[in-house]
Amino acid sequence: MSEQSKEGKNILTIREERIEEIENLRKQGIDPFGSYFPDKEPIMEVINKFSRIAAGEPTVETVLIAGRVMGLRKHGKAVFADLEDQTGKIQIYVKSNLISEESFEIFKSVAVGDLIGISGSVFKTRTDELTVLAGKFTLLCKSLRTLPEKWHGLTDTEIRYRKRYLDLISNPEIRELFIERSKIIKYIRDFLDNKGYLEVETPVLQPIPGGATAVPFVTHHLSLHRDLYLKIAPELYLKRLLVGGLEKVYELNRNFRNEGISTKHNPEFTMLELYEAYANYEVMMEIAEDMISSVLNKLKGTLIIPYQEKMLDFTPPWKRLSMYESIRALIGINPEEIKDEDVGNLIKQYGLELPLNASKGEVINELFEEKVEHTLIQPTFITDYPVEVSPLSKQKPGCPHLVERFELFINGMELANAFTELNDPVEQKRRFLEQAKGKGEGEDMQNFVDYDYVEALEYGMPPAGGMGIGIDRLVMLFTNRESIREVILFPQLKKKE
RNA sequence: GGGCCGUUAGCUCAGUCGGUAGAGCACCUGACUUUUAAUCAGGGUGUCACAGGUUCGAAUCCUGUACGGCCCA
Repeated sequence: MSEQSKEGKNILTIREERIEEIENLRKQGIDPFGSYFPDKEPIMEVINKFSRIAAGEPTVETVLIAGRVMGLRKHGKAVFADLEDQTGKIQIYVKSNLISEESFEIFKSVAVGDLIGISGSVFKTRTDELTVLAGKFTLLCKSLRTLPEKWHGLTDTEIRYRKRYLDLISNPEIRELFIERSKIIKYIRDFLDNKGYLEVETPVLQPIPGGATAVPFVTHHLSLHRDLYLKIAPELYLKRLLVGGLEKVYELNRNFRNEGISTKHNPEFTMLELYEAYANYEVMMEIAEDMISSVLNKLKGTLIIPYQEKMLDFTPPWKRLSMYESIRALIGINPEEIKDEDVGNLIKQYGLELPLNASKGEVINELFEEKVEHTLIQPTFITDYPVEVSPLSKQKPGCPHLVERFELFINGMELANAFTELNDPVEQKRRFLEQAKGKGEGEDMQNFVDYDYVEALEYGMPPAGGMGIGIDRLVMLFTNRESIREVILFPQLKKKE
């Protein structure tokens, strides 16, 4: 084969060469793909245990480690390699006179990317690097493909997302990021569990997609002969549980919205929703502040973190501002003074994307979203929303056009949405019908009115506070990432080819 | 949906004026028993994203498409 190579003919690709090599190993009775390899120690533990040994003589004690070969430095009858597992990386040293000759011959075929197991003693090299001196090695998996380059790593964003496993192998900080994501979710669960909340699961397949204004994914159930919709929000089911007497519930799960994809939107995203009977939106504000700051503190040991060019300060209490105040302060318009006949002019003047017959509340909300939202960098609660844009919230006593609701904004991005839950079934039904009418599509939207939910309310739902928090966005903030795709292991991408 | 930018070897990237494709890493062969981006000698493995067009000749110029990135809606 080498003869042919020299002539530049029948040259094998790396992959073909490796397949041949694997066959050769099999012929020698060696399993190139290993098997059960119990009792391995995490490399980080080995490092911690032996980091202080003196240079020179190897330890009497031996260690057993396994992982992926990330570097190879061959020196004839000896080989240095870097072995990496999930916890860390350590150098190994294989000397031909310390293992059997045939074993060393096999080791010489090990390539970067292969998975191997090593047992041996530990020593420090001349340059003071902690090294495992191989006494025995086991082939656990031959790799057919070459890993991304060791120095520059993998930087092509598209390949990073499509082949996340390569991203995880070659970019340690990405591995760390997803470990942090997992911790964030765990800490949130711990927080709520400690407060006596019950974690529950509600249907992903729903006959009526409710609890949010969003386009649902449609799917079809064959034996039920009907279309079903993927959950856009768990809200209406969780509140049925309040009716049922479960007083503190939460769901931490995936929602699906059939809308545009952007750096802040993935079609499936992770959302926390929690509900507490006999509470209200002010209680939810306390929980948001307490939960988010304590999770951050547990994760990073600080409440002030860098985000892009800025510093974000999560030290409670966070700023609280009513929506009206924020508009007054930033645009100089007093929302109290807007009259119904001003609506058309405001829409034109500010170029709002609303029909000219929009309601006053919708205009105020749109003004806020267009002009104020992006200026809210430090954690800020915006309170008291117009009732027209809040179909599931309870009105403020004495202010029927406003509801007891807040949204939390950080870095100009909506992070949480919470309100005192509307538990008046008659008013709830009226708002559903109002909303269905507003959508214009008439019939279709009528079918999305959840009468079953209204019926549940008719049995009596305790007054309650409820809140939703976008987990992906929280992870973006905590891990200093600008795109939601960076914090989702397998983000949605278009089909290639 | 619109605008701009990108797509060349497994990875990271060069590629001049349009003249027929290159480097480093990886990989293969050989040397080498404390190296660490090991070193030394030799070897280039490619549908230049895809499809058309212009041209004697296209990675390069033009048009369209796909995918990705950024910005806007």
